[in-house]
Amino acid sequence: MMYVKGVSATTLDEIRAASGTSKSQLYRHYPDKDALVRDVVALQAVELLERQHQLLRRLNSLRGLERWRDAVIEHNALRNGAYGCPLGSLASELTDQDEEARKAIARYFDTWEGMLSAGLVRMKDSGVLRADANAGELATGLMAALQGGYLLAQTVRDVKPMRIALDMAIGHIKAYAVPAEDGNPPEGGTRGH
Amino acid sequence: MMYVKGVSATTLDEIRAASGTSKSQLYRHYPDKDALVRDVVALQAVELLERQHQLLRRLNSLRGLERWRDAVIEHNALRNGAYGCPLGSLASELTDQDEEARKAIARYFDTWEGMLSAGLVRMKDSGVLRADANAGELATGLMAALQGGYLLAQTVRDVKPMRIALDMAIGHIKAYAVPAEDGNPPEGGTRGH
DNA sequence: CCAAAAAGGGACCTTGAGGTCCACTCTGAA
DNA sequence: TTCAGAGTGGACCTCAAGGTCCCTTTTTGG
Repeated sequence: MMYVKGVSATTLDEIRAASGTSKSQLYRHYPDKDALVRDVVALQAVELLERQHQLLRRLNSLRGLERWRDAVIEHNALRNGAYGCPLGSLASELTDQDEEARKAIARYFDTWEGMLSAGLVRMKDSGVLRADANAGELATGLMAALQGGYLLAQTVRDVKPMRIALDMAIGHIKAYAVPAEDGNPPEGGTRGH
Repeated sequence: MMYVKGVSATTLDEIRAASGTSKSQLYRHYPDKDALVRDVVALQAVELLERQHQLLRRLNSLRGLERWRDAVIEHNALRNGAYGCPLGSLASELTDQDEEARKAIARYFDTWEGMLSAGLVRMKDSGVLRADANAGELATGLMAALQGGYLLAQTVRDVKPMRIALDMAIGHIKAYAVPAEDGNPPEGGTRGH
């Protein structure tokens, strides 16, 4: 509900009704609404990161990156882009409101970006990407394109800008691709292993 | 105040105090808070688009694009990325809250993107970019990178991700640059003028 | 089986935010 | 000079949202 309607627009009474519990239960577990919100963010983040981990765990090819893009876009297309990113929309509402929440969200973004970065590193190791490709920066660019795409898609109620943004980011990564050789790419680096 | 603290966190009493007027004045001009909010969005957007227009009006080179990037980044660096984009942060709070506001913001984004796109078209016309460059899509990519960069910078309280994102988008545009010839590039299209 | 403690329900309180209203002031035309 | 009407200030109202409290039910352990 907080993701869909916004945090401040979601009342404790609605939460109580939706969860089928009572006020005393809420306050047994959380000192106040802010604490509950932080836990909601944590839960949302864990679910998101878990899903992303499934998608990115074995990422080590450009095809895999495109499959990831398709999965993310398809997921967002279901709602015509409404609500935006499960983490990003909460981020933008909370960052200038609750410093503790901001730091937590920054960490979640960091681990998410780390998954992308790890995949890109594997692509470097297996010779798909050139050695001079900066995996960290490419991952940041990918994340920014994703988040920007989410926001634009959300306002236009159409996934198209998100697709364009992700294609741009992936195209940028492809610029670091090692040109295709005959046969298989080299099996890892032979030196410095 | 709405941009800094969020719309729902800004009360009419604070607005009244800050503007040095009274409640009756607010309600003389606006039927309710929502209407006032929409006008705030319009004002914010007009100011932003005016500034952007100054920066983008004569854009017709890659150097110009980089100057635009530097200006935007420098402006955001002043606050260490806090508050995000003047339009984007309002967008993400209002889009799933007020359909009328959402449509308005979508239009503002569209005109903004149009300014970028127009600059890219000029770059195509003057031979800086190849004819097969899709100005509209490149502009969308640029906007997404910008907005995503704003969001990431906002959560990390550091402009760095924004810089990386914009560099990525500009790098993507440079991929459509016509390789430098000796002397000046062709002066506009000779046909279809 | 019983008492103590934990879990639970929901009425109630308090605060503050949006919104209303009315008495007063200022301006301008007859 | 006066009176109509717009402009203005700010007290006040209403209601809903966060937060408290107390009584009841369930669980646990001796």
